[in-house]
Amino acid sequence: MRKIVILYGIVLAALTALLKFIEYRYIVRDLSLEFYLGIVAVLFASLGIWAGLRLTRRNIIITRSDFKFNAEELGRRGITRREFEVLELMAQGLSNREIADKLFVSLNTIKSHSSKLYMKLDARRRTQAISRAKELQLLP
Amino acid sequence: MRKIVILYGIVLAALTALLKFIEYRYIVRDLSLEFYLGIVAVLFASLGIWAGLRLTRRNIIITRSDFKFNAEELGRRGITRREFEVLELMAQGLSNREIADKLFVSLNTIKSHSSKLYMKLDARRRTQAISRAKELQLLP
DNA sequence: GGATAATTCACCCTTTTGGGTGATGCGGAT
DNA sequence: ATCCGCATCACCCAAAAGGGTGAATTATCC
Repeated sequence: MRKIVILYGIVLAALTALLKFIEYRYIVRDLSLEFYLGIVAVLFASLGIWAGLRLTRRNIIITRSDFKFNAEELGRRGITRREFEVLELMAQGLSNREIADKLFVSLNTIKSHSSKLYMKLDARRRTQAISRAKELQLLP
Repeated sequence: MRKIVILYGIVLAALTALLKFIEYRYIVRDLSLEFYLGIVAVLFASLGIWAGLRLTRRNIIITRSDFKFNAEELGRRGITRREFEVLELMAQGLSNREIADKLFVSLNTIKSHSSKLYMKLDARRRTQAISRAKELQLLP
């Protein structure tokens, strides 16, 4: 986040310098205020969108009428984003191999995630982890 | 998305007008270029971040009424009483060994049941069988 | 009573999962 | 500047699950 702010500052400074340069170099003093504002607006809006996308990292919430996602439980158990992703795919009936292919990582990575998941969910098997997750309102 | 673009345009216009107004109303002509740029930058960066957040927040609402056991599907697929019993225990996260002990039969028997279950549910894994059974309203 | 379906079990072999340990690189936080 | 958490991956080994075939005992239905 700090990096993003710094980046903003640098871009702002660079842009200002660039505009000043153009202004004095070519003696084009009739560049309107709207022109500057437009450029800056577009630039920073783009940057903002980019930053927004970066900050959120896909929060796809699947809601069902009778299902209320329990985010606190997730935090309490220290289940990470990636682990939860794996959990969701496991619940859909995918094998570790399939999950690995879907997430573009190795089989070992998925095994690592699932092992940690079992510990955090007090489960010894994937089916147990899934039913546990449902009990805890982590999955519909 | 189109709405957002239009909103941007409106905000940009409003902002420009506001600045012009300030400029002429209070005759504060020494407002520097940097000042304008800074305001616009901050505003549009915020807007961009907000838009970014908007765009990513996808709420997939799957409305599903409460569980209504689908007995016909059971019959259609030719799933027997015992097989269904095994299916229920599998969904609860029990291992084949545990199911066998619970039903006082051998491990091989459970494996036999589960194999037939997978065929009847078009599944290749127990997790897949469980999620399939839920889809077919055979399990809550 | 005989056909049919369900339940039970065995054996063999392959694939998948799970457990443990350790290592690396990245990014955030103090 | 450094430490910690997260994500990544490897290797080994053991347990569990799955696939195929075959077969013996019950139920159950006409």
